[in-house]
Parts: sequence; structure tokens; C-alpha cells
Amino acid sequence: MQIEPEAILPVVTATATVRPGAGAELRVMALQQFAAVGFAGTSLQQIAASAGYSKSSVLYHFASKDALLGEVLTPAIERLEAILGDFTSTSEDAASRRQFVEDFVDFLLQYRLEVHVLINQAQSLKGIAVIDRARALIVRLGDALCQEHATTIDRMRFGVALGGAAYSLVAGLTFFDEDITPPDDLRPALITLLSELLAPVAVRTTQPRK
Amino acid sequence: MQIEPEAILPVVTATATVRPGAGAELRVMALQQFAAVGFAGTSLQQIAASAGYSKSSVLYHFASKDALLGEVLTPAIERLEAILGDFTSTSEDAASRRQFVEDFVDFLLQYRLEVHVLINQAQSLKGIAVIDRARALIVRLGDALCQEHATTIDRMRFGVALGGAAYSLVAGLTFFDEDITPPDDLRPALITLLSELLAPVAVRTTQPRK
DNA sequence: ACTTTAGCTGACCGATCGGTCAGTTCCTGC
DNA sequence: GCAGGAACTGACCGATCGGTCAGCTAAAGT
Repeated sequence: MQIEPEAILPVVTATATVRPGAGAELRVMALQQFAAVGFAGTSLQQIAASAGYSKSSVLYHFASKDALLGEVLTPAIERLEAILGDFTSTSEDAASRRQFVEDFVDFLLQYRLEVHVLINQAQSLKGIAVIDRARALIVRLGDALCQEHATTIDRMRFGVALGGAAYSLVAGLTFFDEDITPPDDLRPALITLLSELLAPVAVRTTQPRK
Repeated sequence: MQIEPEAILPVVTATATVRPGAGAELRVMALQQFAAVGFAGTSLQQIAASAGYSKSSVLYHFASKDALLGEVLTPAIERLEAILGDFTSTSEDAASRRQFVEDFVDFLLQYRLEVHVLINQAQSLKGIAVIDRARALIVRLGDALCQEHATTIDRMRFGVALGGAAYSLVAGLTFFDEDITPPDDLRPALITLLSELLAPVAVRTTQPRK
């Protein structure tokens, strides 16, 4: 549900119905399952069945379950790496920080499920290449935002912003019926919240609020 | 690791070494595994082995894997129910809200792993009695804090506070080496952060900061 | 027309899953 | 001494896991 139909329905060409790339379909279904019930809780059978293929077909397109996870998560990781690269290559001022928050929010909105998987399952998937890469990236992200003078509350601001955003975008609809999120208000609200949380962290012009 | 040794080491009595309750040991180990690799990713064999028992012994003490999960999570749920009960039974003013935030932070610190499991795996464990109970409780918690006039950003403040706190207390040590958290600074820092996040939600006297 | 090749599948593999059951051990009450 | 029960275990069950492999089909190249 709530995936763009283009990615899941067959595309009718002039001659016959042709799949828009079985690999892409499988990636979409796999991502949904990984986010919903976890990597360990998802079987290749379920992924195959939800896309209308056989388990063998999944393993034809992807070398292994781990490789499938890798291909599913890589686009998000590369996007985040690009955002972080942009941010660290600019001088640290209010404008670049605002730009970063906007980029980051857009990233969160575009790759909600991937982020959810990375945030919530990274520790249990240690050893898988793509996961270790993401972990290193998030550490770099924390360093870039918190720099070396990280107080406990500053580090925690970063953690709360990261985990909170990931949670409220996906796991939140666990508790409140279906989807609470009005997608239009969501982006500005997220930007406001993350700005509040991250603003004091690295600027150092912070007096401990109150 | 990082569990109180009293709960895991044998207690030497006058006559011989006696286990301080195999059930308690198993609950502790099960909770750690559930939080670390997920409910689906944890096998009864692993739980048994980590506690020095056989798989059969786990199923002797607990009727099923689901029942074990229930017994592991119930204390945390009951504590949160008590906190919410206290909060809703008082008049809604700044003092009772401050009391609630403090209680809630202490709850988070005491039941980190349970909260982490509930927050991150509730959706994948739908149908298990204890999980459904927790879901209903969290919805009630959201209602109590957000009341009926919930704007998008207000609801999101609640979600970010909940998910962010749960994440930064447990999953955070996924990315930063071992445990970053200095336990003394942690409580006041969490109280400050949650007060910031939750304060504007229901008080409505908020002017958009900045 | 024949070959090649990509896409896909069912049958099968060893391992492991949650769970059952018969039995062993050991402590306690009588 | 003995019966009874609690704690615990190994053997076993059907199901499912991730993964391999030989073979099927249909389109494309020649």
C-alpha cells in the first residue's frame, strides 16, 4: 500500500504487458517488508510472493538476502553522503546550516523507509557491508554537527533529532490509525523541529536555554 | 553486558550455588536479545544459551516465545500506565506537567530496553496481546499530552520526543562506540529536552520560538 | 531454422525455527 | 524409605529458513 502504482503495476506496452523491471519491483516490496517487520523477520518467500514472483526469482536478481538489503539501502546512503559532503565543504554559518536542515528533511521525506531501517536495525545487522557504511556515515554526520565540544545534551539533541524524526515519519503510524501525516504540513513542521533541536548544538553561541 | 551482576550471577547460599530464579535470568537475557536483534531475529536457542540453559528449559518457564515477550514487557507497561494515570488524574497545570516529564524520564531510564522494543517493533508484533496493550497505552499518552487541538507540529513534537528519547537511549550506542552516555548528566539533559519538546504542545501559550 | 541468452521456476539441500514429550535429577514432606 | 513435584534436558516433530541447481520458456541474434 501507499507506494506509487507506477512502480508496482505492470506497464502495458503496444504488444503485451511488460514488467517495469522485476528488480525494481522486488526492491520496493523488500524495503516495505524490511521496514515493517524487520530484516530478520522478512523471508525471501514473503518478498517474492508480495511481488508476484517465486523465491528463486528473487535470488536470480540478487545474489543473496544481504545483497538485496544492500541494493535497497544504497541510494539513500549515497544521497545522505552527498548532503553531508555539501555541508562540510561550505563554511559553517547560519545559512549553510539552514540549507543542510532543509536538505536533510527532504532526504528524510524521500527515503523514510530506508532511514527507518537504518536507524532501527543497524545494530542488529552489523557486519553487512552497506550497514557498516551507513554507520560510519552517521558517525561522520554527528561529528559534523556536534564538533568536538559536545556536551551530553548537545549529543543528545542530535540523537533525539535523528531518532525522533525517523520514528515519527514511519513508526508513528504504528500507533495512530494508519497515516496521521498531512504531507503538506509535514515538511515545514519537520524543518522547524529539527532547526530547534540542532540549532544550539554547534553554533556554540548557545547559552544553556533557561 | 552492562546488566546488574546480581541478576545474572549465581547467588552462593550456605549450602550451594543457587540460581536467583531461572525465569528472571531468562527474562533479562531475552530482553537484551529482543532489543539488540529484534524479536523475530532472536531464537529461543540463543536466549537459552546466553543464560546457560537449554531451549526446553525456556519453554518450561514460559508457555511460548510470545508469552516470554509478554512477561518481559509487562512491568514497563504497568509502570507507564501508572504514570499516565497519575498525570490524567491531576489538574492540567505547569507543576503536574513538570512532574509528568520527570516521571516519564525516570521511566525511560529504568526501562530503556523495554521502551526500545516497544517503540521499534510494535508494528511488526501486532496481534501479540502485550503489544496491543502497549499500543493502546501510547495512543492514550498522546491524547493526554496533545488533547484535541493537535496541529501537525504538535503531534510531531510528541512523536519526536518519544521516538527520539527511545532512540538516543539505546540505538544511539549503535553508532557511537559502546556507550556515550554519562549516566549522571543524562537525566537532567533528558528532562530539559523533553520539556522543550513537550512544553508547547498542550499549553498553547506558545509563541513560535524565534 | 538454429543458437544463444535472459528471466524465471520447482525440486531439493542442510540448517534452524518454535514447540512437544518422555524422561532424569534432585529436593521436600511424610 | 519413599512418594511427589519442580526444574531441567535430549530427542524429536513439522515447518520454514536462505540458498543451489537443472531445466523451462520466450525473445533476440545470426
